[in-house]
Amino acid sequence: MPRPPSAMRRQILGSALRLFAEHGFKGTSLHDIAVEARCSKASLLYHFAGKDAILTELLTPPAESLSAMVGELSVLEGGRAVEPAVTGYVGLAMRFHLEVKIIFAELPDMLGHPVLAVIPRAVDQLAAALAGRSEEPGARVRAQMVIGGVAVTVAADVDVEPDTMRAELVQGALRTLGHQTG
Amino acid sequence: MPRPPSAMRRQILGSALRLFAEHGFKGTSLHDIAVEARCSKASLLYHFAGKDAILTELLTPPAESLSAMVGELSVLEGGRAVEPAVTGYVGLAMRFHLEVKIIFAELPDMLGHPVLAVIPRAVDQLAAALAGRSEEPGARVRAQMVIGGVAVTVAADVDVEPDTMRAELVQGALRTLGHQTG
DNA sequence: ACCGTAGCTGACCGATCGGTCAGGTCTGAC
DNA sequence: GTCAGACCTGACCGATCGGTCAGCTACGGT
Repeated sequence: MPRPPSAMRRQILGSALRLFAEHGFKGTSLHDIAVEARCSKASLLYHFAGKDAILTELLTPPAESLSAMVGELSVLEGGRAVEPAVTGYVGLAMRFHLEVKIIFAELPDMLGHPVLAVIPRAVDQLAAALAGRSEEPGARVRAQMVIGGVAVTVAADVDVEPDTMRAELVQGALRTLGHQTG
Repeated sequence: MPRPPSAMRRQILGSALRLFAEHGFKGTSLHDIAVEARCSKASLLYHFAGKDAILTELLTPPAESLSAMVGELSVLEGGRAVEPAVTGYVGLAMRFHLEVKIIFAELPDMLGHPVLAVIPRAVDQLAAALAGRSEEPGARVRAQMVIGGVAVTVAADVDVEPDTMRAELVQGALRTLGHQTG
């Protein structure tokens, strides 16, 4: 649906991503974005149907990547899905760390947006994979701990080398789950 | 500083806590709180100096509890602080789970409030205790994972018995940290 | 009976929000 | 030269925000 990208359009998206991640969606006004992107507020609304449309376009790539990943996970049987789920989720979270920050800060009531509505369902499926498809309460709690722990750690500005961060996140998550590395 | 409590005052605080946790601070208007508390918007501002004052009064108890806890932790030497830090943090997070939700969703830029400004510093000290006072990057990442994982799990509405939840959070956190239970 | 005051309210205010609109500017095709 | 359309803007709009204010009611002390 998006038009062929222009320079201004890309600049608006970049400014909005930074501001949404720093101050939240509701905490960022169209005026703020316009100032950061060095254009007028009216120009924003020439390129995008509205504030929601900007958010939707920003969160569509991570949402689709997440959905695709849980799709691949779904063909794996119980325990075999745990390690790919961990490495896949850590990778996505690091790649889209600013988007993760937006999602975890503002998701509570911004369902209703069609694109964002799929995120909670995908996260549920991810949690199921992390729990090794177990319904046991402890497994579900541990899976939730991994999802939250990775997201918060990636969103925080911890001053650590990306490679170190990724390795520690994966190992920490596997230990949290009590998963024996084969 | 607060006046002697009245029934209306307590009802306003309860309504605000629920609404802030569900829709966020910026996502909740004084009108919303007034409707939920069955009073007028002007009555809110008779009991409280402003919207910020309501938030401050809600978050003061958890902030003070957290500061007190990290104070007690500070007298313990390195490794001995880890287990008390975990059990203490899990206990606080479960007791103030709605406040935790508010803090993690809206803290980014609401520093400036004097009461809230102490929270990030206390969290940093908590992270240091969880990391066993180690400066090693991996230890810091793991500590951050525990802080985020516990907070997000407690804030999510996972349908699990509180006792199970607490035990799993403590065990999961200790496993994440790679801490050998003695 | 009188009064002070705590509790509460409807009406109103300026600021800011997201969004609209008519019109200006620039550029490439013909 | 001129026309079409993409790009951009200042001015403006209604709605909603947090907050103010004058005044009403109810009640305990004297």
